Amino acid sequence: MAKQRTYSKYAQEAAQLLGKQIKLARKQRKWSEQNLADRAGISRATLQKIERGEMTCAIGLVFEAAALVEFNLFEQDRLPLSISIENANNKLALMPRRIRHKTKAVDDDF
Amino acid sequence: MAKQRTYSKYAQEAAQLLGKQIKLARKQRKWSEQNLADRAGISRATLQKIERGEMTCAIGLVFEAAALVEFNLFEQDRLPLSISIENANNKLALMPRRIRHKTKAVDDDF
DNA sequence: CCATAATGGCTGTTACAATGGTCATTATTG
DNA sequence: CAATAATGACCATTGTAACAGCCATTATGG
Repeated sequence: MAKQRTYSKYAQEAAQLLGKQIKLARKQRKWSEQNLADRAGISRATLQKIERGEMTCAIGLVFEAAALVEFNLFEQDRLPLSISIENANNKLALMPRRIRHKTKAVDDDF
Repeated sequence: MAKQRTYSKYAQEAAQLLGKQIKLARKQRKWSEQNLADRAGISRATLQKIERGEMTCAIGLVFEAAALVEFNLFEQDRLPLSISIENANNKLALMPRRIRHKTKAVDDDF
């Protein structure tokens, strides 16, 4: 039987939305499921799960499908992703290397 | 030995970037890896893979971690995701239900 | 209208992701 | 500075994702 994991509404909706966007973009390109699956090097069954927004799909397969239909992940920053990665690296470098707990088990600091 | 799958540069960078963003947001909240892993209900090893941007992680686990640190996936549209899902549904409803191939094996129509 | 291709769903098999555990290293804080 | 917790990395085990393959249904192009 399934492991029965729970997800937040937000995470579920995000996966659903991404799947629908991929499906939409695929249809706009007039590609069949099999066609996109072949291009992505995955089975049609897996693509169907991706487009259905199932939480269990590997992120690499989902992002690959998205890339093939040229759906823009991270559209907000118009920069190439490599630049954004650099920025994230720089910010990370400025942060303490380790997070030390403040005695309390869970501290919601906001 | 590994299945040796190849990914597009874009898909890889997207996963990397998302992982780094999660790591960054986690540190900003001063949560340790174990802390966030516990909240997400996953093992620390898996969280490390997520933050490293490994392509094999389940998208549900990645999005869950992102949701917990309140990283905005799909930030571009400021609407609630449910609205965006509705929009995608509406667009999909306007499209032909099936894509019929145009005799050619691969047609790049643009 | 009809032939055919696209979609949706199911099943058993197999490769591997997620886990829990361990260990060495090293940053942090008191 | 010393004590300790966080990180990074590995390993064996186990649950399950991805696959191939199949079938039923149905939309679509001719």
